[in-house]
Amino acid sequence: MDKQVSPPVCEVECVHADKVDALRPVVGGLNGVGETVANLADDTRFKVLYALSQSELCVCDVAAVVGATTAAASYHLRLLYRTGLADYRRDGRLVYYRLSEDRMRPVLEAIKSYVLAMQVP
Amino acid sequence: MDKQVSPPVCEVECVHADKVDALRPVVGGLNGVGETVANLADDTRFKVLYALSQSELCVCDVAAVVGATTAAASYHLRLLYRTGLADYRRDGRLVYYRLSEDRMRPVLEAIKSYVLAMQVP
DNA sequence: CTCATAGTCAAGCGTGTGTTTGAGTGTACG
DNA sequence: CGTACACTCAAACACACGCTTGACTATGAG
Repeated sequence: MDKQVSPPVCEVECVHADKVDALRPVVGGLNGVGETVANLADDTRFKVLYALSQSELCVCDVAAVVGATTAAASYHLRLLYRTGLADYRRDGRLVYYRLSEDRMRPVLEAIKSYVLAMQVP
Repeated sequence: MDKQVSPPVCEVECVHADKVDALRPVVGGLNGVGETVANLADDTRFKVLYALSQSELCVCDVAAVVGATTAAASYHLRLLYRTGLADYRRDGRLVYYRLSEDRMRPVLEAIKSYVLAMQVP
């Protein structure tokens, strides 16, 4: 996802050194944010995770909620599990997934609010 | 970004019809969320937009803040402009970009808080 | 005018990604 | 046992993305 390890950096603070110096440490603390956000940067996967944030669900239910095949749902659920955002438990033939990182909830809600707000005007 | 227009859907609400029926309309309102989130799903671009949310900046400053070439910064700024998240004005030789969608601020802050929170433990 | 600077654009490159398909695993039930 | 079901996995495909490079535009200075 992040292509360059050490990109060629413009060493000179070009025009507004004060603003640049103030922002650089703040922005520098955001390393890895792209990878985090990428976990949500797909219609199906965001819907899956949002559904999990509302209720524990088995794979088949997830597929039905988001409108995908079970294979596609399973793919996204496994990916969310590997990235630590979801957890699962087996109960008989069914596998139940749930949101494992509560700190993700405010992010999901903020994005949902934004998307819904943008649909009206 | 969204590959399938009408994926083969499991028409049967598999196991927990009540939960599925409750979630489906909510999740259905999230169409397009992937495209929105994808605008932030890259280290450089998120940093660029976050920097813009803090201050109006020229391209060169943005490049210095995020540690990229001006071409790369310009690429991301143009993309953010085309997707309606940033606006710009020309002042002599400099082009100043700024966040154009204030409703994006809570999203940026939520993501930033999440990333910073995840760095500690 | 000439030159330098700030920024943009387009082509090309590696590389990553979501979905389908079909095979395979694990569990329950008769 | 065998069948049915829920789920997972791996390969393949088609596509999209971020960055670089080098050429180009636009503005300002000498």
